[in-house]
Amino acid sequence: MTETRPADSFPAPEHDHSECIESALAAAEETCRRRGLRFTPIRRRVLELIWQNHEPVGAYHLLDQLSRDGRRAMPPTVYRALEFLVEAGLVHRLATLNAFVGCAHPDHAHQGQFLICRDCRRVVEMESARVGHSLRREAEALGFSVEEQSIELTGLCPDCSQAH
Amino acid sequence: MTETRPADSFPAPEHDHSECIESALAAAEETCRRRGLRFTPIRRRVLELIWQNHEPVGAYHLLDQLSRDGRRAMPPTVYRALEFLVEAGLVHRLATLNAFVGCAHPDHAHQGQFLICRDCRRVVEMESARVGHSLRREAEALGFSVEEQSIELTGLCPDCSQAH
DNA sequence: GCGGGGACTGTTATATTATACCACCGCGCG
DNA sequence: CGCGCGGTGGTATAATATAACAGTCCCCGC
Repeated sequence: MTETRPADSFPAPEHDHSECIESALAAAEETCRRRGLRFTPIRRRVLELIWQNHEPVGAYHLLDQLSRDGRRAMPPTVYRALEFLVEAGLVHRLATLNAFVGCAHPDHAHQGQFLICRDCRRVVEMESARVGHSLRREAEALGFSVEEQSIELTGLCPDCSQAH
Repeated sequence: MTETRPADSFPAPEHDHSECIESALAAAEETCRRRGLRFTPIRRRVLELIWQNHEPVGAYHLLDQLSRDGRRAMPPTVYRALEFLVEAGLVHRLATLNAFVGCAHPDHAHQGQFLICRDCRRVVEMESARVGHSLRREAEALGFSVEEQSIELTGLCPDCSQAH
């Protein structure tokens, strides 16, 4: 059994978030360049909006913000950008929230496990090899071949847990 | 580490499904009686419709079928019944499909792991203690306290896998 | 240059899923 | 009786997502 990768933990409340945004954009730029994908202004802007914080964002919220840019954006515009970003592994969709969150490890293919705080709504992405392997092994024992996985845990993050 | 419970596997294509329906209804009756919950005609009928097969059903599909009963059902009627059934542990909601499936083990509280065939759409509920524990342990290592979990694997069931 | 094709975006319309809110009813109980 | 509460009926609307088609831009081959 491989070891769990060093997982991110919940970011300190007052960390320098502009750095998160910048590094996410830079990583996206790099990923797209390497893979010959087009990181157009809309896609870039949507990714930037998603990274405004560590909370998941709904498509229509993004739409509002795009409109505030002056752009008269319609739903398909946002959904197309989101589809691209998800395909490219730059963003994850959280099925339990119908919302999107920036990917913490865009450098390699993966489908992580998400910890969602029901209080402050922040999300952290774990990537436990142990969990992934157990699941796959048990599914295969039933003859099932796994293609996609969606694992989302809801609860309280350390900070909110402490604040009761 | 506790052992995985004996998991259900995918039902044979031609099993006697009326038996599934009947046993699900009987178990529901019993569960509600024991816990002082009201298993009203609408709730019973919705559960029966959900058990028509082993595929997840959308709320509006249930609504159509209720209407065909002669009942002029409106969305809140169905959603209220579904809310009750989910709370009572008789039905699970699949977040990745926005759909509902009968619970295979209504006798005890649990949140399982779902295997969803993307071809025939059948669903099987695993209940792996190993996976549950690993997840919880790794989340807690990050200071996160888990309250709900949603684990859904999409892929091919044995039958569809064989049929390529 | 210029024409064809593909990827991206704009726009309209609509589908799908879910909830807010208020009225009514039946029933147990003080 | 009158009250409250859980369940249901019904209207309206919110929130999420996609279909379908037209226009634009740019690369690329000729």
